[in-house]
Amino acid sequence: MPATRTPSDVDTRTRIVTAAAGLMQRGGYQTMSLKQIGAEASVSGGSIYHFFPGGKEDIAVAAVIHADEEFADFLRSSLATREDPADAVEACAEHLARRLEESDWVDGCPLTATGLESVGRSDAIRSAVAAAFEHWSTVVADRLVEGGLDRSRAATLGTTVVNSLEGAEVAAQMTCDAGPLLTSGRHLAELVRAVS
Amino acid sequence: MPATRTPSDVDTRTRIVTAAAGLMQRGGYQTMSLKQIGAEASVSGGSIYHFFPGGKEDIAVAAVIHADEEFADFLRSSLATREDPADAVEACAEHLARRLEESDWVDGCPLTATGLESVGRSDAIRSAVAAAFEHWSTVVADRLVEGGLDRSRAATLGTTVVNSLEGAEVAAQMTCDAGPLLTSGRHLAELVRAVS
DNA sequence: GTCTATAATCTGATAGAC
DNA sequence: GTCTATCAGATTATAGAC
Repeated sequence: MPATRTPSDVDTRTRIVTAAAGLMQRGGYQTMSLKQIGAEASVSGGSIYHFFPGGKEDIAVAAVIHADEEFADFLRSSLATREDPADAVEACAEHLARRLEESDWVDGCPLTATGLESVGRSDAIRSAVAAAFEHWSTVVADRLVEGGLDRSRAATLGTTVVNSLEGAEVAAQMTCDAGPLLTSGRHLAELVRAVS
Repeated sequence: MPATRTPSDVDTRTRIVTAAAGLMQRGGYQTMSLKQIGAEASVSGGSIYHFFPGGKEDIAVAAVIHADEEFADFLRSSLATREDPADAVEACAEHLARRLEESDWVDGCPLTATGLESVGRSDAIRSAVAAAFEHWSTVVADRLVEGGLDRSRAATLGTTVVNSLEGAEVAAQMTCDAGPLLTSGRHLAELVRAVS
């Protein structure tokens, strides 16, 4: 996703949400300012409050929901590139690594920083992030069941796959190196292949 | 680690650093203000700049280095509670889960949020966080070698263990549930037990 | 719906007395 | 070394014209 502004032919509310999601991806909630959102969405300051009377927190919740659905789509399509479920998980890690490197290591998970910043400050944001993580876990779990795995094994593996890729992506961003993600992908594939 | 202020019988610089590390743990870099640091460390505003002429960024780098060493100690002692390397990794996840729950899900990794916020903004902070992650990975890898694993296998497993626990801890904080950490611990133990 | 103007507050940082 | 006082700028949010 290049750093272009949101096109102006989509409705104002959507432009605000996508701009906020992008800014949260590059630095989290506190780093993002309403001024920046207005600039990237081509919406002047006060207008933002017409769509989001709850202010910045409201925008963040909407942006989290937006990012949730967007990444779920990415997950589904990425997991569909290979037939074998273990290969699919490994391919997913590779796609994540490629996407991250192409953005110069800045476009990681749009939710991690925001979620951590919201702990003890905004239950609305925190629980929206929690819902997204759980959603992604079920997307992976469903794909594993489809690939022949036992449902309960698939459920726990789903959360581990999502959380491990999450952590590995952070490490990749810190070191500007795809290594952690690729290594994680291989290890997760190992786990999916294991019988128990 | 309870939310008490730093005792005043340690030197001023150390009080500033530990206060900053604690604040970064609960909300990251941008959420932390110099005013808060001064209050928690019982140091009035201007004095902070006597020890950290580089300002907030300088303090953050020192706090990252402090948290690096502190968590490395935790890792070493936690990994020493079991003889079998796989059991040691699983115990480590359990200790992490207990510590997190005891803090009401707020005292997670002191570096994740700060690291993500620093991407594209402060190379000094970002590379300090990267060094900490790599340090922790070698601590785990050394313990795995000590437990009989092949050195190259131990090296890659070390990064996966650290990054997976990292991601699982974030998920645990979001859901206020130890589940993700415990599940991750079991899966990582499985990986350590696997031959290849 | 969208805009400009502005209020009220907080921010990081500096200067200078002691 | 530590303090108080203060600067200049940014922040979220609101009011009201169009």
